[in-house]
Amino acid sequence: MSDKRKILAVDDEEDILEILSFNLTGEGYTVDTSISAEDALRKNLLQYDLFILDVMMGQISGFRLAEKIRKEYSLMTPIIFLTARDTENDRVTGFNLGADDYLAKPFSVRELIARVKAILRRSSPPEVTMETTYGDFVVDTVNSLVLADGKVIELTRKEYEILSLLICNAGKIFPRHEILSRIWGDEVIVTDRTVDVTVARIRKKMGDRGKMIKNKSGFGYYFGD
Amino acid sequence: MSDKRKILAVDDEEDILEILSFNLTGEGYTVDTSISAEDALRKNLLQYDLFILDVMMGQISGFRLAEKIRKEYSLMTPIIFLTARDTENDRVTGFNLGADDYLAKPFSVRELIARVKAILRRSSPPEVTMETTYGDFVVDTVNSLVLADGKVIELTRKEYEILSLLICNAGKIFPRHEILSRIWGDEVIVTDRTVDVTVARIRKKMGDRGKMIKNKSGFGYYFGD
DNA sequence: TATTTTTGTGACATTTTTGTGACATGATTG
DNA sequence: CAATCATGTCACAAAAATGTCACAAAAATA
Repeated sequence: MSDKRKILAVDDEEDILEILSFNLTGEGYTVDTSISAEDALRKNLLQYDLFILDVMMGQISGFRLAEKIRKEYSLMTPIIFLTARDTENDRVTGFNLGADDYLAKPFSVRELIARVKAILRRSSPPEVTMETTYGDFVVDTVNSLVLADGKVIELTRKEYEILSLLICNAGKIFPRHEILSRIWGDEVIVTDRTVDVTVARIRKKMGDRGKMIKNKSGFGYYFGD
Repeated sequence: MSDKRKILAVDDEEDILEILSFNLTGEGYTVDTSISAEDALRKNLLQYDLFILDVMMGQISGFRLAEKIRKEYSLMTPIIFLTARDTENDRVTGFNLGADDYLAKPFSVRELIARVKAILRRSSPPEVTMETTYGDFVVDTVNSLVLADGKVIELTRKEYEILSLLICNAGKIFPRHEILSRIWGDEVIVTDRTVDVTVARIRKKMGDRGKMIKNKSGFGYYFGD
C-alpha cells in the first residue's frame, strides 16, 4: 500500500470531476472518479482515504451512497458532500451520516483544497506500521487482532478498536470524549458510559492483564503497567 | 494553559444556555455563558475558541455583538448564530460578518454538537504537543501532566488545572476569583476558600517544592522561587 | 425470518475527588 | 500592639467518576 492518499470523487457532471481530479492530483493526491453512484459501487471502496460526493445525482443520491459506504465499508473514512442546495434539511442529513464536511457549489478550488487537506491531515496517516508491541502485547492492525503472550484475545469490533488505540498509544491518556470521537465518530450520540462498559468488557476478556487498562479519575483511560 | 476548547454561549433564554452548556460540557468543551450581549462584553473575549450567539436579544443583537467581536477581538474565531428567523436576509447578514454557521431554533442537540465539532476541528490544529517549562518543572498539556525533575506529580483534575495555570504563567499573580472563573467557570458557585484548600493539597503532593506556589496576601497565588 | 452476537442503557455499588465549616496561624493596618 | 482580615490546615460531608450487572436494542448471521 502506497502512502499516497487516495480520493474518490463522485459526481454526475464530467466538468466537476475534471476540476476535482486536476486540482487534487496537483496537490499530490491520487484521484479516482465516478460519474454515478452505481459506478462508484463497482469499485473497491476500501482503498480510499476520502470520498467527495455530489448530493444530487441520478439514481442514487450522494446521501444514499454515503449511507452505503458507512454501512458496508469503512466507518471512519471522511466524506465531503458537494451540494448546491443549502436547505436546513440537507445539512442535517449530511451530518447525521457522519459527513466530515460540506461544500456548496459553486465552490472555490482554494476552499476545496483547504478542506481536503484539513480532513486528510487529521484522519490517521496511512498504515505503515502493521504491528505495534507493548510488553508482551502485540497489536496486529492488518488482521485486527490483539495478542497477549502470543495468544489472541477474542474481541468484538469496538472492543478491538479501543484496546488497540490504548495499546498503540500506551501511556497516553484518552478522555472519554476523545475515545468516543475516535471510535464512534463525532456525530454518533452515545452515552459516555458506553465507553466504561466497553472497557469493562475488554478488561474481563483480558483476565489478569485487564489491570493494564488504567483509569485516571477525571482524565480518562490509558494503557500501561 | 489547557488545550481544552472554550466556548462562550450568549442567549437571553436561561433554558437555552443550560442546554448548550450541559451538552457541550459533556463533549469535553469548557463552556461559559452570558445572558446578554452586555454581559458577554464584560468577559475577556480573547480566551474563547468559538462563540454561539443568539440573534435576537435585548439591547444588542447577536449580529451587533458579532460585529464587535470581529472588530475588537479575534477576526478568525468562528461564530455560530442561533436564530428562530430563517429568512434569506438574515442568513446573508450573518455570513457577511464572517459567521461560520447558522443554527435555527429549535435545534437538535445532535446537530448542534456536530456543527460545533466540525467547526472547531477545522479551525485549529489538533494536538500540537505543548510543553511549558519552568525550572525543572514541565507542564505537558497533551497528557495533562506536571513533571518535577522528570517525575510525575500525581494530581487530580482540579489540582492539575490550577497548577498548570500557575506554572504556565509563572510570576503572574492570580486572585482567587480569577482562578475560580478560569477553572471552575463562571456559573459554578463554590466558596473562594475552595481554592485555598486545593492549593494546599497541591503543595502537599509537591512535597518540598510546594513552597514554590506562593501567596501574596490580599492578592492571590503565583508560582516562582 | 429466526437466532445469535454485539452494543447501549439504566440502576446501583464503590471509589475518588471536591467542597465546606471550624479553627489555627500569619499578615496587614491603623 | 491590638484588631482585623487573609491564609493554612484538618476532618468530614457531598458530589462526581468509575465499576459492575442485568437486560433491552440493534446488528450481524444463519
